[in-house]
Amino acid sequence: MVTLSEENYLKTIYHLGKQGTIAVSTNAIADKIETKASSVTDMIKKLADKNLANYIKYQGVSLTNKGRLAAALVIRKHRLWEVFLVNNLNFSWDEVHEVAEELEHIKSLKLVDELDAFLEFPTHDPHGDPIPDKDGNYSPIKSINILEIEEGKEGVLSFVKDSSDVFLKYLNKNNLALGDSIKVLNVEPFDRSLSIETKSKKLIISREAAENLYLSL
Amino acid sequence: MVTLSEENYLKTIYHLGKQGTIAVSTNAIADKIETKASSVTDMIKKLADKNLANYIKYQGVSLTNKGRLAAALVIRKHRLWEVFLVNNLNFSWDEVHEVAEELEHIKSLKLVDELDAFLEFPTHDPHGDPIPDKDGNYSPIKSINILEIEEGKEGVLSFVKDSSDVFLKYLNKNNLALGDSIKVLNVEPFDRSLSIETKSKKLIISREAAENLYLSL
DNA sequence: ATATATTTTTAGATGTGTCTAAAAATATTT
DNA sequence: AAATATTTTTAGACACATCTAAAAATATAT
Repeated sequence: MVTLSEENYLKTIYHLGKQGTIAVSTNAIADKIETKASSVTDMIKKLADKNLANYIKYQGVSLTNKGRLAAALVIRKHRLWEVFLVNNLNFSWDEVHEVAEELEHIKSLKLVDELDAFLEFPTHDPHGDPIPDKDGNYSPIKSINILEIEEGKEGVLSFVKDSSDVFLKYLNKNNLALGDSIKVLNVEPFDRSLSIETKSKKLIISREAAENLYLSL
Repeated sequence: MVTLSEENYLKTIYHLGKQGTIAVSTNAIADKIETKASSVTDMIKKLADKNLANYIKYQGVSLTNKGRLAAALVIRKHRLWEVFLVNNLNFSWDEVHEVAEELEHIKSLKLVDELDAFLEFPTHDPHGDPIPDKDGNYSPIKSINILEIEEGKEGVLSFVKDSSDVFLKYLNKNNLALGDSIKVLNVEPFDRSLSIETKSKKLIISREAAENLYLSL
């Protein structure tokens, strides 16, 4: 059994380990979790005992396959709950983190998978971060809001924040679909409306619409 | 701050205290929580220190107003989550308890109230137990499935398990609505179909329909 | 009402996760 | 390469929630 605290360490090591293949340092974990280095050492030993982490004294930690899968599951749950909170419970994207930090520790596997289905298998959370599947795999691409993309650059539409009927119909009407390549031509400073170009045509979209469109570069 | 363990004790004392006004005994709590009497004594003292319970040595415990409200909130969360699991995530009524035991401890008040709204303010959980409101109040009546009611008795329709469109339309078509007085005339042993009588007329409903109808007596 | 049984509390111990302070190992500077 | 600084680990302590075993209080039986 993996405890709540262990799950938080796994998640943190997973995130810190993403950039670079080097083992994660004790202090880096302590900073992220806001605890003391000595506490980290204690916990790392427990994770190693449970075959969730590889640990060599004074050399830092990395996750085993088992640890990586456990971490990915926590992240999967966190991001799925974030989608639920924003899409169904009127939370704004900046309110969800704290609540998701609690919800991510609920154990039931059936719950995760049914939630995934209920949300219609989202690929990204409301911050544009990708959601791991059951096996811990996901497209390593963080999608970013189209308003934050430089003029002249293009990306692939990979996620829409608002999945309401009206918005999906709007996309349809304008011939925009997930997977489409979109080039950002110009942002109008006055109202932040956006002119964009797809394979088939150019069009102008409002700031409201743009806020819901996420591209991966 | 109320800890997870404290919340479980509050909930248990609340439930045990419902029947009768006498204080709840240490052993009764120990049995329910499946722990030892000595552990209960320890915890009761903590609850009393936090003004959540009234405690006199060797005389048992009762909840303060503060404790009662805290307990009702936990029960409110538990039952709302049960409704969500059954109505939206394809859980059956006998699978939900364990998961709800975890979900009931998630702290965010916004979460509870938004969930309540999302579920359209249900009054009863999938087992027919009433759901407390924000202030801890609820109709003290447990509603029971119409199939479990004795022939000849009547009750008031207070809860429908299936709130899908088709079922609600079915109710409409048959002139059945929440609040209606319904008398159970007869259960057909062959297919467990039910003949019932309302103010306006008699009708026969199938077992499938009956399974979704809960009356309070 | 005294003896016996039951319930409840106290005292002291254990495991988890954290902490401080000091020691050990590693990294950096000169 | 020796001295200094930084990082990491160890040792010992603490809070929380639990436990066992024994003592104290209450309840029941004769």
